[in-house]
Amino acid sequence: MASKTNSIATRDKILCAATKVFARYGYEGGSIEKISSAAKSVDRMIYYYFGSKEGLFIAVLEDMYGKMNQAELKLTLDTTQPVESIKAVIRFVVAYYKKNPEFITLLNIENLHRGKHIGKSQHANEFSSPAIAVIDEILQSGVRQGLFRNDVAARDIYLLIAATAYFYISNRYTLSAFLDEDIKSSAAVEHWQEFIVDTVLKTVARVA
Amino acid sequence: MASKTNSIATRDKILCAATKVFARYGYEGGSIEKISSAAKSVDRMIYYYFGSKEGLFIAVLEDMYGKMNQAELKLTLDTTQPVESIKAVIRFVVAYYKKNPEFITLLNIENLHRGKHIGKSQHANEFSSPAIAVIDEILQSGVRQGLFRNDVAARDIYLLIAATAYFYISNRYTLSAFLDEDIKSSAAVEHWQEFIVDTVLKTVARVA
DNA sequence: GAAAATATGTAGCAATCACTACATTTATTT
DNA sequence: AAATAAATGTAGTGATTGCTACATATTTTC
Repeated sequence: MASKTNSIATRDKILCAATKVFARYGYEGGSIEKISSAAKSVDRMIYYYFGSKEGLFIAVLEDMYGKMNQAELKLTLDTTQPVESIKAVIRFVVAYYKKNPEFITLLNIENLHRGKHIGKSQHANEFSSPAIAVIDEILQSGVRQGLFRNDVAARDIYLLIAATAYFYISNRYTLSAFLDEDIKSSAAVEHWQEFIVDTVLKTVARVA
Repeated sequence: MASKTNSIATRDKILCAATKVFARYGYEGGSIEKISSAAKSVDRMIYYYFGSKEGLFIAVLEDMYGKMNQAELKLTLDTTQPVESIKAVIRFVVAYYKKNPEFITLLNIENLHRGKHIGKSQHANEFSSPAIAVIDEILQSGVRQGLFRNDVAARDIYLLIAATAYFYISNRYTLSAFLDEDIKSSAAVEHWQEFIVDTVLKTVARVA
């Protein structure tokens, strides 16, 4: 039963299981045994396909970035409508983080390890997302139409959007305890999203 | 040599070492042996003072929140100057996060564990910071003076400041790789801080 | 259909893990 | 100074860790 299709399925099953287990238990907490059994495979196969635990984790990070970039590419924007475009970008980021909290958790784990693993990736150069370039295009369009100020960097707007969307999901457990309110309800998320939209638009708006 | 003063010193030494080791290696990665040797003590003493590894971690979290609240209390503001007060709050938060990256890392670790440990703390109610109340006071002062709009929640402004300051430190390793620039330089941090100031002030400003 | 390559299963190793039993030393109380 | 309590030191436990040696099964190549 070791057909080529099945073997690829095994690799994928391990990668998928590893993503969930690492995100759930961290790098040290995500044991090989937890991953292999979650993938309905055996320890041996992880070393066969990924060489080591670290190799598997790096593959998970690469896969994660790849999926993120892939999702970004599907976002089509009409940059002649800069305000709507900015709103669409924000909604995309919020929705993506909400739908893929593992993305955020894995980034936190990697930052806990001071970027040690991502630095060993040979595909690290592919990680930089096209998002900043997209935002730059939107901002330029807004400036041309006299809607946006011309002294704000796309990089800063990107960080502003990422930070606000990220933080809300990343810190949802300690925030819930801290604020003593339900952070995760659709209404709460939607309120936060609209607050981000408001803040970003006010930041890029041309000063009267 | 087991004097009372020395024994307190031992407890403190362990707590201090645990903060660093947990922040450096995570909860699972921060082994009892690493902590006890970093504290120049022995495993036995951790169980003597904190009962278990989890008890120690909870004590670390409580200590961390306590120190944060303590630092906040030292921040004196003249709320009759709402713009300057908001700036002071932002500068305080950025400076505190920059100076205490362990605070951020430990929060990330706790969120990775879904708030499991903080939920077991008996002092969890003391965690909610007075920061939101302070911001509320500033906002009200600004509204009274006709400088700020009256439809923005202090909680949202608090989250905006925390998110932007937090994210920049929390994700500094993956961001460095992602943006391919030096995130940590004083100039870069200062630029980001002034961007936060600009964004927050634009968000709270009264619409003309 | 033999040979080679790919894929999988089994069993176990050495190291590390959190934790504890037990003894001993030091400080405080009476 | 005797009794009690607080603090520390030693040596180990069983369980789990990442990983590997070795054998076997399946698929592909020639």
